[in-house]
Amino acid sequence: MRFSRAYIPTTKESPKDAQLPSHIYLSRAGFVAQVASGLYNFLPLGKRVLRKIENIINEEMAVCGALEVDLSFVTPAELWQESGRIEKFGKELLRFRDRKDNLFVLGPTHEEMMVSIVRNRVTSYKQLPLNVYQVKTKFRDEARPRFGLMRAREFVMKDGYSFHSSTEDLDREFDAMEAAYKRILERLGLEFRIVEADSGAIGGTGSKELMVLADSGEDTLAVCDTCEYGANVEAARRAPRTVIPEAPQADFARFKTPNIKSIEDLSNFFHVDPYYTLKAVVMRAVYTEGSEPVCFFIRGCDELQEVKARNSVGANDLVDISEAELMEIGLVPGFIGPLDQNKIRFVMDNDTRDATTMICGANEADYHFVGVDLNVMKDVVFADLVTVQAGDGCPHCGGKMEHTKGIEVGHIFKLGTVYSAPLKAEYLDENGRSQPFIMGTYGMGVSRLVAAVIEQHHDEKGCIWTHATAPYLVNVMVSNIKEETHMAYAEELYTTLQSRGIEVILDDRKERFGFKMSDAELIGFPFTVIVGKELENGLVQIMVRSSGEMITVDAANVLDKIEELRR
RNA sequence: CGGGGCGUAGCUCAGUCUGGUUAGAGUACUUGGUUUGGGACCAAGGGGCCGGAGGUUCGAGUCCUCUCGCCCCGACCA
Repeated sequence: MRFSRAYIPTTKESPKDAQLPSHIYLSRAGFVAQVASGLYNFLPLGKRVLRKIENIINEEMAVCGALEVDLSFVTPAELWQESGRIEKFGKELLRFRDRKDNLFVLGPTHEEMMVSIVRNRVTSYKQLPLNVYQVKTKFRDEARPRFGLMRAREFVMKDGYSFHSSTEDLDREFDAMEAAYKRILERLGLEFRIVEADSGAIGGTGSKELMVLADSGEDTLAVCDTCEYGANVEAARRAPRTVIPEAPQADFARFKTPNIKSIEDLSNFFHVDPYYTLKAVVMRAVYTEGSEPVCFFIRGCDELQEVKARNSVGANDLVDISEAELMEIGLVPGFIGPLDQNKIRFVMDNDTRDATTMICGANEADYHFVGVDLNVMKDVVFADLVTVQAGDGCPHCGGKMEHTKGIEVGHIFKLGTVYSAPLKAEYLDENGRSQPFIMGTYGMGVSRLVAAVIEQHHDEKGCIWTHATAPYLVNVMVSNIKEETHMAYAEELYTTLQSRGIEVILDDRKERFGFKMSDAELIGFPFTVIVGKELENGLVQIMVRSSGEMITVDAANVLDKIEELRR
């Protein structure tokens, strides 16, 4: 491609709406342009990157024997009513009616459609397993789209679905998909972690997220500094404590603690490590029908993890509760404890099991109990409720956990029969009995990956594309196109590179050196060959975008050098 | 959906508080000239329903009401 004939509208200034590096540079460098909130046009460069990622996905899916399909973007609402997700998705499902007044939705994901193309067609265990996928536009009418391509309403996603006749076979496929996804991200040149995730309301037995590591990531991850273990902080586990603070000496007693409400005050008041205090967090648990206040007890040194807390009571949501509501129930904020009270449903964190010499609220203003042995309580519900913190022990290897930020670019799930059962997607097993498909689902955010590459690879000058994602690997830049020998050399190099199958753009624009260099850096081609005044000495330079290095090479050896650098 | 902010040239913004000829700058664009290794310089141009509707006023980019759009924080995000 000749730059003079390309459409690459770069700008010196960033759009005022852009905040994230990926949004700023992808806009400034002319890869994408915003249309409306959460809607983007992909310009020629952006489209090239998108297709490159798509191609790599297709290649790796082919290796796994997954079959590509293309399902209708507009889907009949009946399918969604059948699965019950039309209510669940709520306003995120964009609905509309056709001329005959039939209700349709724009597909936000395609479980229903995919099940519908398989059911009644795949009818025997002999036809299983089956793995079908598509790379397709999705639409979710997000309440608040943001961060450019990272959370757009319309986006491109690879969504795959596998169908099995046994959980063992699902496990095999799940592992194969995990390996394939890993290869895809490696080929894209991204630094990532595969982490355990919360399965959420959708259930299922296994769920892993693929996280591209970047400071701007929306998800917080707890990862081990030694082994491979990592998890979304919503689902992260930790090893039992090995370092236990010295226990306070106290017999059981009711102790006056005037206006001592916070864990910090309590810890200071008694000169006791917060480990030996009991923190009470009361929230209103909202269920499909009705709601109730629930109290979660955790050690004072820990933090409540809301997703875990929500799962522990099977609630759809947890919302804050006011002090007034607490008083109504008969609880005194700041002095809530688990002993001698049946005013509220409560759940205790696993780490409080068998806890002794604890300090907890006495359910009376200005009083706490000290020297509490929690074993005195009967029929207590325990669950994992706490947030894994930096420095906690890894549950697998004893390494230290640390926090990092990640961009979720993939999510793989063992669905089981969550969809196949209600949608009556069944096959006949060896015994001639009807069974629902055992399913897995594998998603990957293709347009989000475009942004993720830049979030992880940019500097103050612009984009730094990895070799596999670059719109063109090499930019041949002619410093001054009026120099005929320079142009002639560049033209020849351009042709040669093309014939070698290297994607190349020739910057033949009638612009000055500095202008073109800035563009090259902003757009982020991995290599820019600078054809300029050094050519008189038989030399050209190669600017390596990732390092900023300027390599002077013999004009006759550019090809070899490029081949060497790209490896 | 709650809270906050912003809509003026393709883009980034001034002007709005305190109403008053023909609405500005930078950049981008067109033409000519000079330049040519880090976003050049000179000159001449084109480009605006001041987001939209209604109102107040002799007069509205500016004040009032309504509305639409976009961004940020939060809620939300199978």
